[in-house]
Amino acid sequence: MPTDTNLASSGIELDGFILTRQWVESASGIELIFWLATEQGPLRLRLSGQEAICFFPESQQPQVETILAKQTGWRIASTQLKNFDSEPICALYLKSRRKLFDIRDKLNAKGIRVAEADIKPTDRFLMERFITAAVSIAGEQSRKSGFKEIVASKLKATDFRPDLRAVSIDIETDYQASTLYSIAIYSADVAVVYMVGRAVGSAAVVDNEAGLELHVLGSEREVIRAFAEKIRELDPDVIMGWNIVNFDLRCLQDFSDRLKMPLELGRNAEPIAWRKARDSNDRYYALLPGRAVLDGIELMRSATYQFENFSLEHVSRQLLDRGKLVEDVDQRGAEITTLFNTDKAALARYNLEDCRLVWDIFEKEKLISFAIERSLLTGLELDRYGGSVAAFDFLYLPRLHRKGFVAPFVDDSSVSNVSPGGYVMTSIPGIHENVIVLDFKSLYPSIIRTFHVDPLAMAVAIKEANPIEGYDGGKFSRSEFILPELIATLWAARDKAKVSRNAALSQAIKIIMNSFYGILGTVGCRFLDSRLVSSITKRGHEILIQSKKIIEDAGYQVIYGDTDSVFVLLGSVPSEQVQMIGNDLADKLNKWWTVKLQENHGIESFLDMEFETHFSKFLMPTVRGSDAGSKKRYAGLVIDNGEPSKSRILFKGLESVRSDWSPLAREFQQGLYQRIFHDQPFEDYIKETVLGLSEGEFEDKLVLRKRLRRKLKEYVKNVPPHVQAARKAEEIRRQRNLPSLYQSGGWIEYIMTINGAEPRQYRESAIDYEFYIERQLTPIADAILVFKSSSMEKILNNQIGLF
DNA sequence: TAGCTACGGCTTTGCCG
DNA sequence: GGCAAAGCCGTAG
Repeated sequence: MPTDTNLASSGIELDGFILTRQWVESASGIELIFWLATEQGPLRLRLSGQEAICFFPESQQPQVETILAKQTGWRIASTQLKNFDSEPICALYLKSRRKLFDIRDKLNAKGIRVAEADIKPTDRFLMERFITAAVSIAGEQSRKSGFKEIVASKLKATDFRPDLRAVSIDIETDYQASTLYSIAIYSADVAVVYMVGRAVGSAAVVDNEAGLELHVLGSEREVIRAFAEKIRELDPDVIMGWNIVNFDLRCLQDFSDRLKMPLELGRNAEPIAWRKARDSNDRYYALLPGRAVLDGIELMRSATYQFENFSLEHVSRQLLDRGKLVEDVDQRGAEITTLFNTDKAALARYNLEDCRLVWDIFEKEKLISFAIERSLLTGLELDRYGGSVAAFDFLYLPRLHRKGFVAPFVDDSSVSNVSPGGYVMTSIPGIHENVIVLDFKSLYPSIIRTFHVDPLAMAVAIKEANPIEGYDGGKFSRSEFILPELIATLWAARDKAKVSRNAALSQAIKIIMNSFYGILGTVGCRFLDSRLVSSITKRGHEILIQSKKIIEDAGYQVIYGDTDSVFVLLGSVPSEQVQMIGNDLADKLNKWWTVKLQENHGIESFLDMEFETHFSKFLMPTVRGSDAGSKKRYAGLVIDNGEPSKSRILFKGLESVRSDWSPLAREFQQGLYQRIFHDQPFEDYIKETVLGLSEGEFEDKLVLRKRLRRKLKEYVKNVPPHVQAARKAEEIRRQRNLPSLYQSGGWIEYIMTINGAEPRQYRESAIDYEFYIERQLTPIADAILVFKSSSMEKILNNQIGLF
């Protein structure tokens, strides 16, 4: 049984792995409760009497003492550290984390230059400090847990990976979520469904075919109790689901509250701690002490998966090639109610299958491994999806401290000069033959590494004679830096992960490396400085523009480029030569930069250009209604490994890849490009599509889908079509006494009718075919037909002539 | 429970006595 | 009715 652990005797080190973390503040100080997964099993650490911390210049100690005299519960210790101006620094300890911010502001207002005051210690970083401190407290029975432990301790690299026990859960409710039907639990060796119904005693019905155990119990209360008992029995480290926090767990909490019964799903039978999301009134975070709650949607989003939508039906179709066990996914609310009333066994199978889909998605994509690797890299909890800034602090601050410095505090009042983003070239429109794409691999991380773009390097460079020049006045030390080293380490680790086929680790590293640039440009980051950001992005501009020039000097035309890529037009060369030319160009550029950076800056180049893609045919459209080439929109026929038979068309930015265009328009674009790229006739295809459309052949392909990014009532300045449709839908639902669906964001599906946009489910008017021809098909056709000396108008006029 | 900017396209809205 | 600006969304990188 897991129990509170006496740190001094446990000998625990950081091989523990954070599952959950809780802050509790009391008069005696801050209490931190960690649940760890360790080699010995789950472990609860209760660290009491902890202190919050901030720093100020040693020279101002008397003033600080005067200012704080009326406060209680503070203490000052000397440190070996200095701030970025190289002043010696004192540490100020406080018993309240909340008060920390008040005191910071107070000191700041009196001209005390506070540093790192708003430290939001990231968890592993914090654990490292507090565990060390707590051990020493326990050992010495003293409060002298000063700052030196941080300096003395080390970040431990660890190979320990906990073998986490996971279950997948899912609930079924009636349409308005006011009655519970059933709860399913699934894992490698468990498949149980608890369902409300006329009790058939305590015995389970075993459905061998579906491989599940169904318990029909007399009331919601009994179902919830049985479920909670099962969770305690299985004692999982991870509970996974699909929108599990804001649907399943919240429903269960609501049901339990209404039934006036506890919902104790945490370890040690602890209840769920709920916290409101900052940005929205009806989104919550759930903390189950001792168990990580992993939501498949959030986890996949954070791992940069992209789907048109994140419904379980859609994602499982994409990844597993199977979907939910109901006939019509759109009408599943009604169908589930029918099943509940007439066929409990079928509902149980459906309920369990949802769990199984989630489980299988996690398995196939190795999502738990990803979460573990990310958590070890970022120091954040397993079920924390964002938190890039916190992750950056975790990686950066201990290294900074070890070099003898403390960081500034987050100062969002200072307005930073804006820095530009990536450089996007003007393009040369047309249908081109043999275009190759050369890409700088991880351009921004490689710039940081090459040019020492780093807060510390910038701070110490001021006193150096020959720093590396950046942009907007940024100069960087050649000898003292953190971020470039960190990237080198991560880069090597990623290469190793790739070799050992650890995709989860490789992906986690890639995400964190790529986040560094963005973090340095946000007010939430204590190191925000336009000199840092500009030294990355403006260097990127220089590199891209210069690379274009080199390629042109080698006799090739560059027709486009975006941030880290150049598109080179080869024209009619024999296809067997393309590979060679591409590799040679990439090689040439890498060598050029190696020499140039050594000459101009005396630095080693870590830029790495790669020949990535060969398009045998390539379309660069014009901006609509203009002759200028477009940006961020193109399509090309990809040649995989010099093998044209496996060709496929890649669309970027065009209507085909935009979820807010009708399926008809998107398929039409693909069909048309396919024909044109393969030099096949296309006029009949266009005519047939238009004809079929006006004859009502494609009714199911005319749905437009768009997100309501704000609350419905917040659309004041403008009422675009999708909002009109949503308002109509709400009105109809209100009349029919149905709960509202679109008040606080979400997706709306609508169809353009002769009376404007109408919601798909409640369409009353006739479809406006003219809209679909003129606003959906025509723009798509004309964008490519212009290069074939044709147009939609010409083709359709011919058709009219034919009739 | 704080990563970034650049860009295109469609629609509505405001202005024009 | 015609035009330009602003609002909004989704996307590339």
